Amino acid sequence: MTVTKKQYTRKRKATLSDIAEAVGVATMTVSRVVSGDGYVSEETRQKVLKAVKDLNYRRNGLARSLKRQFTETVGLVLGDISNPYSTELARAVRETLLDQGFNLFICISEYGAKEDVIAFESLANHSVDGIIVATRSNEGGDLYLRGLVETNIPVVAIGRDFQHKNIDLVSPDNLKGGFEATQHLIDLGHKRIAFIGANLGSGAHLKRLQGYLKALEHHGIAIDERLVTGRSEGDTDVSGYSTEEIGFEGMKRLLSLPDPPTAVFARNDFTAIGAMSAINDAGLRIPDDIAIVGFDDIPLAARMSPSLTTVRQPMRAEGQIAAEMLLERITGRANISRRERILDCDLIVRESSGVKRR
Amino acid sequence: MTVTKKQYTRKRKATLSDIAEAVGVATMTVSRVVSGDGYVSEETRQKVLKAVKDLNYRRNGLARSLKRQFTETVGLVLGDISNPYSTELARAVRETLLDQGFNLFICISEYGAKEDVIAFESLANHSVDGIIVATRSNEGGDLYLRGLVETNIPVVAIGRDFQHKNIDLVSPDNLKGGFEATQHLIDLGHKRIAFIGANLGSGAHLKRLQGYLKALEHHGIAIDERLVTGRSEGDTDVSGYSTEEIGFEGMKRLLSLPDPPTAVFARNDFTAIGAMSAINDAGLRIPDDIAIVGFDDIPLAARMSPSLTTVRQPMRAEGQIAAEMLLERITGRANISRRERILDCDLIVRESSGVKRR
DNA sequence: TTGTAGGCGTTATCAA
DNA sequence: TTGATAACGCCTACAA
Repeated sequence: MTVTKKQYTRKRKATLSDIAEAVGVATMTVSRVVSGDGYVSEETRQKVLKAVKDLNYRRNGLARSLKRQFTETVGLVLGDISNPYSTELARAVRETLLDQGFNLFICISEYGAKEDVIAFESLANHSVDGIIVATRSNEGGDLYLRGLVETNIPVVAIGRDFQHKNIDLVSPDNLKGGFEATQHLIDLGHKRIAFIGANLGSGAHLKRLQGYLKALEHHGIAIDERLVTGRSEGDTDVSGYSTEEIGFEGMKRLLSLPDPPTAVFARNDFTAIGAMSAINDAGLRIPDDIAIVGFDDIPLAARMSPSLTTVRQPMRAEGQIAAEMLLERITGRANISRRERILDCDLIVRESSGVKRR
Repeated sequence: MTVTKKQYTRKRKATLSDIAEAVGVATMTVSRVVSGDGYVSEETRQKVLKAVKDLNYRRNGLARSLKRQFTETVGLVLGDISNPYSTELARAVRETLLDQGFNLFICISEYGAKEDVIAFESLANHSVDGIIVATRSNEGGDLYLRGLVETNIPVVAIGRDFQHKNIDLVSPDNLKGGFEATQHLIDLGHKRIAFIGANLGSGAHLKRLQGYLKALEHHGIAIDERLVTGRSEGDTDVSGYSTEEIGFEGMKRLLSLPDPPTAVFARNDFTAIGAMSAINDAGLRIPDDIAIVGFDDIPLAARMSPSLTTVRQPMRAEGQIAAEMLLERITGRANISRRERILDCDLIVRESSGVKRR
């Protein structure tokens, strides 16, 4: 499994004292030149710089950080890296950090607790100054995270259902978004509206599903549990394009019902796109036979044909705000208490939901 | 711009000697327990473990790595993180590394040399054991990379047009892929075939464009430079969904020609999708009025309607092979000389290219 | 303007 | 089975 350790050694790299020796000064003098602060005569500075170049010296960040006690680096843990939602988030986070001179390391954690822990651990190992978590909540991960926070490393969660007095939360308003998506379909005259992406039992934490249920209830539509469908085998949250499959399979299941739905609200755009495929395959038309609404507004939603009605999530804002909150925690001295920012989503009405019925 | 440094200090974390003191043993003993190697009596081991838990001790990876001289971490520099191509690559790289006990840090470098250098630098600062580069070649980045390699840090490039005696290369066969895509359109009877995604002048390095040109030449079709179109303003390679815009704008430009093309080969699938949009907007049909072929075979290519004919790039294989090559360089003692792996691509014929004309 | 001393938190090495 | 010591490469603090 693991490779044999300490097997491999590289040619030794030049260090400060190598330079110092070469030039004939103290290591501190070299350090001053390299760091660019402190007084050094122009003459020695030039000599040092020459040696630095000649010996191809690079400062050892490990030693530097060990001494200085910070790295000016932030870690971002992403779950579903294949989802444009995640990547937009990452880009926004990075831009915000870069403006403040911080670097970003992204870790992928696709399949739950074990990988979350690996990611957190490797970031902590490298002493990042803070961590932004954008994976789904899970017991093992949460536990480890709590431990980490106790050591005073700043953490901000994005869309992760997780409570801790020192962890800020940034999240889209999934509940309201789910409500509005469903209400939109109800307004169009639909009565049999399905939800694809989670099961009634296991999806308790899924705010989008709750919004769906709330909207039905609010409009006096009975909940039909056959219309709420997740992944057939088990409930494990999986990521990547598999959500597209979930949409495809879920829709097939719905279509095989004695009385299939006339409308579908999908957990996210990929799920919606998968569902659209299944509808097409069945020879049905969207939105005429079945209306469909997604969630996220990934760039391709607008490009589908028919274009996809969806709930737009402010991905960039989420990333930016999370990064800002984290930076405040990192650079601020005070013990900030938990903050929560729930961001509004917008229903983007396009072709896939169709026009009013009747 | 930059935040005030050394401003922020955290509560001091427990160290090995804190534990040692608490338990009443030497730090080495604690180190042995924590690292899990070396002989420690079960009794002291338990006492130490208890103290570790009580004090919420976490090993300082910086100090550890400084001493051990390796981090078991690899860096991956990605350009266009919004492209499923990149994310599939990343997933494959990560899986391969994880199997060998290595962690992966991903850095984004979207806009060329300056960001490349920032990414390389921050990875080098953290002393990653090796770097995989999947951004487009550029002078500044290449230069920095060369310097890095001189310090004996292993580097593997993916699809990056870059020569160095100690940098391995993994790449899809863009030339052949471009050739076959174009030949496919020629075989279907097309004579006026456009290329979207680069200009004739600036795209010299673009193998896909070269493949296109070669195919035309091979079949005795004259090259019409108006049919080769990139981004209107300048040639800067940009990333993300902007390539979709390039496709959209490029197609519009082509459609406004006195004699527009009857077929289009797009630099990648996003570009193709953008072009399809423009064609739809113009009220033309695909493939009847204009046939189109993309490159990459991102998951959505199959889901478009019409589905997109494209050249499938073996993204996962590229990632896996690159990771394996890097691990060989990291764990191997010998000086491996440059290796190059060019992977075959497959033309996936779907609806967007249509059936034979005439 | 430059240098010296010491320590950041670990682990390799040798000794007990 | 455990401990003492030195060193990884750098920077802070102070001294010259």
